[in-house]
Amino acid sequence: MHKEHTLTKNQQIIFDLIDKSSEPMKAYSILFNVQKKGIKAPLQVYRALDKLVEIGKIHKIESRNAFIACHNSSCQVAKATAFSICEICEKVTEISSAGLSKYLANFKDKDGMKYSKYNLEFFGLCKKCR
Amino acid sequence: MHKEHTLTKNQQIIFDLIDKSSEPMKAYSILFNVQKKGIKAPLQVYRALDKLVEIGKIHKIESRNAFIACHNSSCQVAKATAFSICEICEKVTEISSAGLSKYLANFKDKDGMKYSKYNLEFFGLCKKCR
DNA sequence: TACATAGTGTTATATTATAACATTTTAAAT
DNA sequence: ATTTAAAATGTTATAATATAACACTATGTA
Ligand SMILES: [Zn+2]
Ligand SMILES: [Zn+2]
Ligand SMILES: [Zn+2]
Ligand SMILES: [Zn+2]
Repeated sequence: MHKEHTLTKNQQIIFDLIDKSSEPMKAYSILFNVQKKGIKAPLQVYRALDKLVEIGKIHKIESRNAFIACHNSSCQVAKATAFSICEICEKVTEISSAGLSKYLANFKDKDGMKYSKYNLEFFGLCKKCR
Repeated sequence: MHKEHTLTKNQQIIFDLIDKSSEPMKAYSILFNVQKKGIKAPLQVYRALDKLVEIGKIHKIESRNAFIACHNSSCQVAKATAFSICEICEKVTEISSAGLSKYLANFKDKDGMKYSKYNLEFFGLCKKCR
């Protein structure tokens, strides 16, 4: 469950844009889209993105340098994320699987070490592209 | 098991450097280190990196934009990778766990879709940093 | 030899992200 | 209400990461 945060103006503008988007958005594409709302510089975008990631409202797709809104209420605030990525159309979907998150949260490496924070990206072809 | 490839001169120089390194290396750090061997431009580095990733000799740590040599002989040529990353000292270790790779290779999403290719990055504190 | 494929060298440029600093807003705490 | 600390903003400049385009060379193979 997401802790409720009151977003600031810039954060809200940028979150709304990402949330409405059907696909992950890149920082400079976000910048282009919010310039008419007065956000003019990359740093303004990156600062809002950093905060939104920190509080779990969005996630960064590391292999794509892009950002997607979280629609997974069981997401532990940006700490444990999993996505499927279509290698043809680049559609990205957040995976919400209790089994998967439980398996990964309980996974121990050779030294018996557990990791509560992880990011998993699966690659394949989506339904349409198969 | 890695298919054997004969590396070209640039590929070999860059692989040797990454392989000797105790930590993931970034592209421009690689460039700096191989300039005395005649590799002068970013593109020469990126082309070698692309190929080395493709054939599974190295992996890219996506969250760090850095490259590490593969020391996991069961790695299916760059397709299925898992790492632990220390958030303090940035030590990165490739995870070699039959159980984990089996679980992930067999994971099915809501649509019953399987993904043979994935990248997983665990974050936490290494032994030293705890 | 002819041909296709992969690799190289080079210059220029695109894309992604942060440093530094001054100022303003916000939300407590007194 | 005033003080104060933390967070956010605005701005300019720059750093770091990655690719486009083009001419050329090496390699394998039919
Ligand atoms: Zn989420
Ligand atoms: Zn697709
Ligand atoms: Zn490997
Ligand atoms: Zn460490």
